[in-house]
Formats: sequence, C-alpha cells, structure tokens
Amino acid sequence: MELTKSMEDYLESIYILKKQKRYVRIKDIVEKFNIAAASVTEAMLKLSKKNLVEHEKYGYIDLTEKGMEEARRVYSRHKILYKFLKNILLVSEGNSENDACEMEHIISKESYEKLVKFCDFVNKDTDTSSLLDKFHNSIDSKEGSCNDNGGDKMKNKRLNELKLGETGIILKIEGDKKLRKRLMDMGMLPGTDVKIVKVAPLGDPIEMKIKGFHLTIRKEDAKNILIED
Amino acid sequence: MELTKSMEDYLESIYILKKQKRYVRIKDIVEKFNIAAASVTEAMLKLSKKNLVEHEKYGYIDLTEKGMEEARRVYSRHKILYKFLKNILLVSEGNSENDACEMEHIISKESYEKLVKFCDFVNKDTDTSSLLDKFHNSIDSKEGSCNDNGGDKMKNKRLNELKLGETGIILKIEGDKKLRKRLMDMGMLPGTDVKIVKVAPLGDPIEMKIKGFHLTIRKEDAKNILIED
DNA sequence: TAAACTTATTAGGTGAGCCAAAATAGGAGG
DNA sequence: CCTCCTATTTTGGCTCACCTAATAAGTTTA
Ligand SMILES: [Mn+2]
Ligand SMILES: [Mn+2]
Ligand SMILES: [Mn+2]
Ligand SMILES: [Mn+2]
Repeated sequence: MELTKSMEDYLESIYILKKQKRYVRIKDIVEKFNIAAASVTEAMLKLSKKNLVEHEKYGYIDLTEKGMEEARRVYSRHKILYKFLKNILLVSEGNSENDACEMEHIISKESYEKLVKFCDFVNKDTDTSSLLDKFHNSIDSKEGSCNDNGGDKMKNKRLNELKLGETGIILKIEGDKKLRKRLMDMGMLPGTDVKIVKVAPLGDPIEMKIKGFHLTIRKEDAKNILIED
Repeated sequence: MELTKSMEDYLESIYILKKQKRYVRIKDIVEKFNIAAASVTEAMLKLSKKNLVEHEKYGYIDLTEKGMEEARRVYSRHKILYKFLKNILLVSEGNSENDACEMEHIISKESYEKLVKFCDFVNKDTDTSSLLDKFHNSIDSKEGSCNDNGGDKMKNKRLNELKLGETGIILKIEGDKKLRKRLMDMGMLPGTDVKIVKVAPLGDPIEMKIKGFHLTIRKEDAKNILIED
C-alpha cells in the first residue's frame, strides 16, 4: 500500500488516542504533534480517500479496519524498538521514544522480526540476565568504540588487507615499541589517510601513498596497522 | 547545522566513493542512487553553498573539511547499525545495509553511543559469544513474539492493570484449565478488544465492554488476562 | 577539426507535507 | 434566536527532493 512516514504517524496516533479518549478529534492530533490544524484536516482527508480513516466534517475521527491494521503494524514496531533501546541498551526514556517512533517507519520486516526474537531471548533465557547486568554495569565505566581489535566478528581491516587502489585511515599501530616508533617516524600516525598504489606479486612489499609521498613497507609490518574502513 | 537525510546520504556516498575512485563525479553518484543527473547537480550546488563540498562546473567533487566530518559522523552510524543487524541479529546483508542507511539519519547520539558499547561488549566478553551462539541457534526454531509473559523487564500489562476508560487487546489467558475455559466462554478470546467501563473502589470487580456487551469479572481473575498494550 | 557521443547544467514542473490567514460551522449562554 | 468563542475547513504559499526535456560542455573518433 505504501504509506508515508507521516501517514503512519497519524494512524498510530489515532490508535493510541482512542485508547484513552474514546473520541478522537482534529484538536487531539494537533496537540499531540504540535502542528497546524490545517495540516491535520488535510491529512485526514487524504487518509479518508485511502480508506484508512473515517471522518465527517467537523466530526470525530475513526480508524477503518484497514487503518487499524496499519496502525497496529506501526505500533508493534514502535513498541519493540522502544523496549530494545530502553531496557536493553538503557537509552533514556525520551530518546528511546523518539528513536523508536522514527525507526518504526523504516525498519524492514526481517529486522523487526529478528529484533522481536532477540528481545524474547534476552527475556526468557536466565543466563542472559546476569550477562545483561554485566553489560549494564559496564556501560558507565567503559570507553566503547567498537573500533579497536575486538573479537572475531566485526574486526577492523589491517593495512595488508587493503586492495590496490583502496584508501583507508590509520586507526592504530600495533606491534612492539621499536616497530611502532619506526612506522610512526615514517608518517604513519593515527588519522592519516593512506592509499595503496602498488602491490608486489605475493602481496609483499606494499607501496602506498601517504601525506602526498610514496612509502613502501613489508607485508609483515603492514599487518600491525589497523585501518578504519 | 541540520542536514536533511538526502544531504547526509550525498555526503556519505562521496566519502565512500572517494575511497575507491579518488575522483568522484556527478555520474558516480547518479549511478549509486539511480537518480536523475539533474537532481545530483542541484544537490551538489546546495551542498557547495553550505560549504560541505567543493565542485566546479563539469569538474570533480570533493568534500571540504566540514563535509568530511559530517560524512564520517553519518558513516560511523551506518557501520555500527549494519554490524549490529548483520552480525548480532543475523539480518540478511541487503536488509542490514538498507536499514542501517535509513536509521543512520535518525538515531540519537545517545542510542548510537549505547549501541557502540553494546557491540563492543558482545565482542570482548567471552561468555557472550556462547550465549550469542545460543541465540543464533534459537533464531530459526523459535516462535518469538516478545509479547508473552517473559522476565521482569518488558512484561505485558494484565487486565487488572488497565485504568478506567482504557482499552486493550486480549493477548493470552493464563490460569488453570477450568478458569481459562470459563473466561473464554464469556467471550474473552485472544485478539478481542476490551475497554474498562467501571472499576469498583478497590479495583474489584472490574466491568468491561467486550464485543459490544458489558462483562464484570473479579480482579483475581483479571490478573490472568494478558493485554497487548 | 568536425561530427558523434558522453556528461553535466538549466529550465520548468510535480507531489508531499507543512504553514498563516481568512472563512465557516457548532455549541453555550444570554 | 442572537452573540461569542472555539474548532474546523478553505485558500494560497512555501520548501524539499525529486523528475523530464532542452541545451551546453567536454571527449572521442574518423
Ligand atoms: Mn513514528
Ligand atoms: Mn511511533
Ligand atoms: Mn542513509
Ligand atoms: Mn549509509
């Protein structure tokens, strides 16, 4: 059917308002969104034409069967996103609410379903709660970048993994002090842009352009240079 | 500065294209977004005026310092969202990519930062990997609704918790067989809408409207009825 | 070097989603 | 039933982000 974000929000708000007010009118939506009444009237007209709401002039607003269905689809996404942000990531009330109400319109069916499963799992599995606690404790203390050399999945590229012509930004130099100093003396400082300009047959040595000049290093050394991809 | 979604996408795409192509031109962006060339020209003009890109007529496109900064801000959100969807939720490549590139524009700073920490935690903590595996295994087999009575956090409301005038949808009836049968014979089936129309002093009994008629039940029984809020 | 092709720009439009101001309808009280 | 006041609708306008068609610049190619 292809509803726009704003149409979805109107439907959702009517759905929520009806839970509390029995009768929903233009004014209620105006107040909820802090929007001009003219805009709401216009929107209701459009939704009526699409058979999603019933609204007679100067009267009450109601969702049709179809409108109710759409509203519920949107609201279920809102809820799960809110719960994930608020209860798992511990995002503040306000940001959880806002982010959820934006993301609800764009999240794919698959992501939505997987997120439902994830929350479900976290809720049911007893082992998880302690781990979640651990995470929640760590949240305040930890630095958190997801950009250093963590586990298996989600690891950053290393310089030797860049292909010919590719560019990257140096993130971190590893290895022993001596090597680190040598590399850094050559100009390889975190934040610097590099571009691979030549690679020998077996990937060794590697020639790159950095700060305007060319530099050649051994593959073994390149492995110590983390690249922000 | 307030960049629109489309401006952010243009900046991000220029940033990404420059990693592979050194020179970015209108045509590259046209191909990337499958959009009319006129639209891209127009967008570059607007971005130039905002001092985010440099672009002389018929020439190459470059990010300014400011543009680079914005592009990186957007792209870092893209990456973390992608990683979360793809590697933690196991969402397909395509949906992870699309969802990430939509959400990157709307996620709050706080949610972004918490998500980074979360991914970081999952990556670093060894206990988590096994648990994550467990989740990944469960993903195919489980039903998953996040809407039944799970743990402490994220629990659903029960009928007795609805306030006067509020409405809800029956999700599930709990309690022993006999009670369940009795309630369901009265019309309380999952999916049914209920609305609280009267509540006695101490919340007992509760009168509700359901399928057009009124029904009164004891608070003790109402506790067994889960409501989708 | 002029025609042919590719790429980019200009000009003129469209629809979504908002707004302010003016016009109207409905309801409450005299 | 007339008068106010509030809620709603109508009207006309605006910005954003697209589009098509016409034109112009740049690049090959014969
Ligand atoms: Mn929303
Ligand atoms: Mn919402
Ligand atoms: Mn994007
Ligand atoms: Mn993106």
